[in-house]
Amino acid sequence: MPQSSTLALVRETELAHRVGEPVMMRLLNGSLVQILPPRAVLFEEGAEPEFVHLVLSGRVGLVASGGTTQEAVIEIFGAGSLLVVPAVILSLPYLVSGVVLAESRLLLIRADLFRQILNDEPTLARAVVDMQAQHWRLLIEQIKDLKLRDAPQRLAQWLLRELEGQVGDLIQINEPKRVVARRLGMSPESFSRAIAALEEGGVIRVDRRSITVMRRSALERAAGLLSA
Amino acid sequence: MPQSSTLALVRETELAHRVGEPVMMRLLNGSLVQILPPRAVLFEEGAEPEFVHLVLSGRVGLVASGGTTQEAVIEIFGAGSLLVVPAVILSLPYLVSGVVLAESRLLLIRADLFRQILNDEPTLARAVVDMQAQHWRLLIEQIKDLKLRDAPQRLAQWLLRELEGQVGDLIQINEPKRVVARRLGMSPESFSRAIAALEEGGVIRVDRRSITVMRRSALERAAGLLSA
DNA sequence: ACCACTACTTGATTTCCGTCAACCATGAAC
DNA sequence: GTTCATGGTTGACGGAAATCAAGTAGTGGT
Repeated sequence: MPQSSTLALVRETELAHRVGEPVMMRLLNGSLVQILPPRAVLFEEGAEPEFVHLVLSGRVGLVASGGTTQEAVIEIFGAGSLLVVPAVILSLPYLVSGVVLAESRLLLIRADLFRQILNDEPTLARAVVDMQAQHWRLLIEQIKDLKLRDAPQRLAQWLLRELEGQVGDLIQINEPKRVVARRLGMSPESFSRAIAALEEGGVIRVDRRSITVMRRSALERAAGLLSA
Repeated sequence: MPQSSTLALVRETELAHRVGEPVMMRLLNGSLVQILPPRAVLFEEGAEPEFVHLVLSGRVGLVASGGTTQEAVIEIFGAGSLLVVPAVILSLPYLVSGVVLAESRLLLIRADLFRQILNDEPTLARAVVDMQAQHWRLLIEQIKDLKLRDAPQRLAQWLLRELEGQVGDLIQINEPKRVVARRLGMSPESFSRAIAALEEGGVIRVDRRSITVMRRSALERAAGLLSA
């Protein structure tokens, strides 16, 4: 059974809220907690799934290593995210690797335990449906970006999405820029140039790892949202 | 209540097998059946979701229309597929449009009805989890393709996947090639050239809408799977 | 038969972006 | 301080693929 500090984090997750205390206790029972530094590998592409991973704090990247090219960053998930559920419930090899980006606390739920509770606790199934639905939409948006927007547009789009659910106009870049670049499907150099172009146009103002959006409408135009 | 010919199709679906007769009856009750020709639009990007769509026969494409560029084909789904569940359960606008590619028979399940049954029939939630998990993996594979393989590699990869769960070495192209091209994230011209290159190399043999894979290992090499 | 229409192919050109390389900035180790 | 490492930017170049533009099949209509 985890420490109380971990329990507090667990209770804050969307999953815990949705399934309720008793089911969450079943999930915790027999699970393990890990605290891992950046670059730690949680699971590896092609391996048989052993755990469902619940991110309690920090950030984890889903990464795919392509033959010739560099690594691709599929998506970045923060606290509350439930990872690799599909691989676990279908008992199929992971399609991606999980890499810690910022020091993270993780709850590892054994695959067979997860499958079992999924089958006999309807609230878990119901919660998973909703959480997977949100992830599905993330991926659809990303495919749309990749298929019909060029690199500068993808950057603008990303900035706008980062602003959503934000208070001001300030965006903090949490990961190394090269990681964000790969998440957006471009090289670090292209990312750098696209940022520079927006700054040049007075659309954003950059300072270290933080970006201030000066003219949101211009950003929307750059994202290809406004036809003009 | 649908006709018996439709009922037969319904009973063959993965969904029906998973949820069982009683729940399927609840889903059918108040739902409607449509038979639509190619180019019919089932639902439109940006609209509020009204139905979950179960494909009984035919094929439906998820399509996104980008500002300047052409349309992007996100994915193509055939009989048995359950579409736009995420939009319905989250009550958020569709991210893509649904377009009939080959004459299709569809079961349209009212959104509120679906949400209600999802909440009080655990077997539906459980079935949806599995079906969404399969779709999730499709999208992940596609993002990997887009981010770390070039156009010819994506074609080779796609041919290999079409072969999976197939008997021989023959692949039928069901949609117009331009649709397949957009699904693979390339222009029809690039698709045509990539096909020609494979035929040139003796890897495949093309006749109208059918492709015979002559040397599967060469195809795997072209897909970038074998390092050599 | 002819025409019109669409799907596809092939070729020429241009654009984008990834790679290579050099350079700059920051920070840690000593 | 000097050095080294890491991450980021900037410039030059090349290659992949989109676009533009003709041309070729098929297909259906009359």
